[in-house]
Amino acid sequence: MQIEDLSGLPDGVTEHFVSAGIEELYPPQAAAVEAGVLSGESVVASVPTASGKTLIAQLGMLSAIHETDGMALYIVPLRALASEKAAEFEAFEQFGLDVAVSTGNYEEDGDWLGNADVVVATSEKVDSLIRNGADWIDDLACVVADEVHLVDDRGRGPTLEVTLAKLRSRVPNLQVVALSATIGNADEIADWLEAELVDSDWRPIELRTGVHYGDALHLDDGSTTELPTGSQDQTEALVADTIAADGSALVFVNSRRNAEAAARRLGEVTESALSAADREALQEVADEIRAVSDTETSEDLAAAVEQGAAFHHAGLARGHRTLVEDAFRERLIRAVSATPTLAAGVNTPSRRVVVRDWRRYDGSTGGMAPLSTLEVHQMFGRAGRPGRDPHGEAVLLAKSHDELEELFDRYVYADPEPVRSKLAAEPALRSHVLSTVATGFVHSHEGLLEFLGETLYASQTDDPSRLEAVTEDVLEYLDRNDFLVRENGDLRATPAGHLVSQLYLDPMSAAIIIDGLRAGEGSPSPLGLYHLVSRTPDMYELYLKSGDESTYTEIAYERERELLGQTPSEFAEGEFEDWLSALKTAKLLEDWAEELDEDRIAERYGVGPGDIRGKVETAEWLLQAAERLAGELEISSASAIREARIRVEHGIRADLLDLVGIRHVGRKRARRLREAGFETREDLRQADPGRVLAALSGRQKTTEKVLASAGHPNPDLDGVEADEDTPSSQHTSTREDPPENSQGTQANLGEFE
DNA sequence: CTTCCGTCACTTTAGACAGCATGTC
DNA sequence: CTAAAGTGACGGAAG
Repeated sequence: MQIEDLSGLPDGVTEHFVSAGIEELYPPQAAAVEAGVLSGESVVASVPTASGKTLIAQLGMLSAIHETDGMALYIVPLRALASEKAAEFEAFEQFGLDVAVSTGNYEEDGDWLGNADVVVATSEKVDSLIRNGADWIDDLACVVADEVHLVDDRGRGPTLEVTLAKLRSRVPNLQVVALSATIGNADEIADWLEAELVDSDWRPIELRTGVHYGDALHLDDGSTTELPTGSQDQTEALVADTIAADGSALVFVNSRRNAEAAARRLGEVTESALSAADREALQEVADEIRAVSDTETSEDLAAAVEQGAAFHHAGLARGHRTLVEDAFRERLIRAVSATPTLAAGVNTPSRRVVVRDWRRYDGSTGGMAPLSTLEVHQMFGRAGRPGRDPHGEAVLLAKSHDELEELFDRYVYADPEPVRSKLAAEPALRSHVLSTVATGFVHSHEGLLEFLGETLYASQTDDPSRLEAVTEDVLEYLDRNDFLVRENGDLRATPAGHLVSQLYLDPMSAAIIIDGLRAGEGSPSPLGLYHLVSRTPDMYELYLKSGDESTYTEIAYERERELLGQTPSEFAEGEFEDWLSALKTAKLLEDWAEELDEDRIAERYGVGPGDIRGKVETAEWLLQAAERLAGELEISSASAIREARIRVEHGIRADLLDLVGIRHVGRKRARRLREAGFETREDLRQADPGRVLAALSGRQKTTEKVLASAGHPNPDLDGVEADEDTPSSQHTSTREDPPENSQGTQANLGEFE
């Protein structure tokens, strides 16, 4: 099918695709057109990665906008993918269509979403927008759900599922385009969404899969290629072989530590293939990596990159990840060892994919559990970039003949497991039942069950009583915590319930926060508040290492008065352990708010820079929510919460609170200004510009901006010289260990390891 | 005396969404 | 109920 033959698209679109080199539709795309994507028909496309799914979505969105003058919504599973997709849709702007991105940490500049034609957002953000009454939802003509197989995910799947159900029930005749990896039961998804199914395993570039064992590579087509390991291990041999053929390699491993260790060894393999120009470019990337953070992780990564290799995992800061992804896509970095972050994230095709570890530690089963077939296939899907590689190759590693056979059976020849809804899990339902009632989507028990009947879960189960029973438990929980009132089958959210729904909190988190705030009413300490939000299910737990238990038990007793609520008994195994784990997180946050260096924190808690940023971000969000809850429930801790929040947000001690409120002043500049004797915004307003200039190490532009933001009557620096008596920056910078705490709470931080 | 290598016991274990209001060095 | 790679301490052999 030729792209020029398509109709129902805005003027110029087909020409645009043709000039972008797309003339003929790929078979799955043609099948989607035949199924009716261009005429408003809902479609589920279950096709391999990189086989043109995005175009199917684009055709659906563009034709829907053209025909109905409505809007399109593209739901992505990760924030990082939101910007990637938006960039792909940027070309639509020449057809007069506005594309906007909306995620938790990023909002398109000023233009309110309702004015856009295409909105790209995460499923949580869409859910949140619905909860907060975004009325443009009613103007939707088409919604795209990318990676819809993620409804199977225990944590986040139900959000996607409920969001799709709500959108469909709210907007009549909404066209749904659901994109999925190849899965066993795409037909069930299609039935649920009342959509046509396009199921295909066609790929634009051939994918060969297989297993390496001994000195040979066995492929799925039955062929066997000699690939001796010699003095190298299997991974190194496979990577060296790819690099010799001018390709790139992506190695999936099962832990961060393994990823880092593997990168160190891969560096020895990649280094020999580098040209002088490569070296120079890599050196630049390495410098940028070092500039992102000065932790050990950052240094190790930079060192690997200098040799043409890298590792990739969630302990990396965002900047690290982007740098690695970009350089790998450009094939400047030739080999990357990664945890599954890279399998699900942004597009990073590689000629060869090596799945080194196919088992992963799983606490719930008490040992190593095999990866799911779907997961391994997602990794496989990263192999081969059309136009660059002759074909993609995905390889598992076997250490014995038995393992060779098992891997073929389990992953090479096997179909992925069917996708199953996880909606009946109580934590997911807690949140969604409350929001469904709070937004007025349903008003009664009966209406709620009817709505839940519209979900994938309902369409997959033979036993509706299970969902009803869990719903009952959840309603009881919400009622008991005063988020919701039940009266003769009618359901109504309380003001607190409305707020919890709007703040996007797990109701259990809200309940914990409310209890804690009530127990510590007045002026709770920052540590107390950090501990409180860290106890919440919305905060990911830090792992307790050997020795941590005694360390934090001691701290728990030393600072018991600060912790909000009753410390659980030491004999209540799990509960006490959770308490300690939350305390560990709280201490990390406190250290950050005491201006401890990032690398000291990383070392002390055994985490990477990405983990620190993540914890801080979550704490910031939860404290903001806590402040709103305190206001709603008239608990008098709002100002203490606010202070604790601003301190983690900026990573500052209490004496910088005022300074950091000035635009262009963050943790570092505030500290410099403070060292130079400025304590408040008012001090700066009346300051001698020369002294401010000296404090900011002579940076003219910065100083002018800072003075202007502070409201200085004459921020112009013409003819002003830096004052020589004012301490300059080298005296300041962040400290190794903080001096005594200004609030008098004890802080002998250097003493535990 | 230092360096290198092998052994062995011990330790540790993936990921990442949301609010709100604008901007670090 | 289940594993396995990496790490670091230790000791013996080589330099």
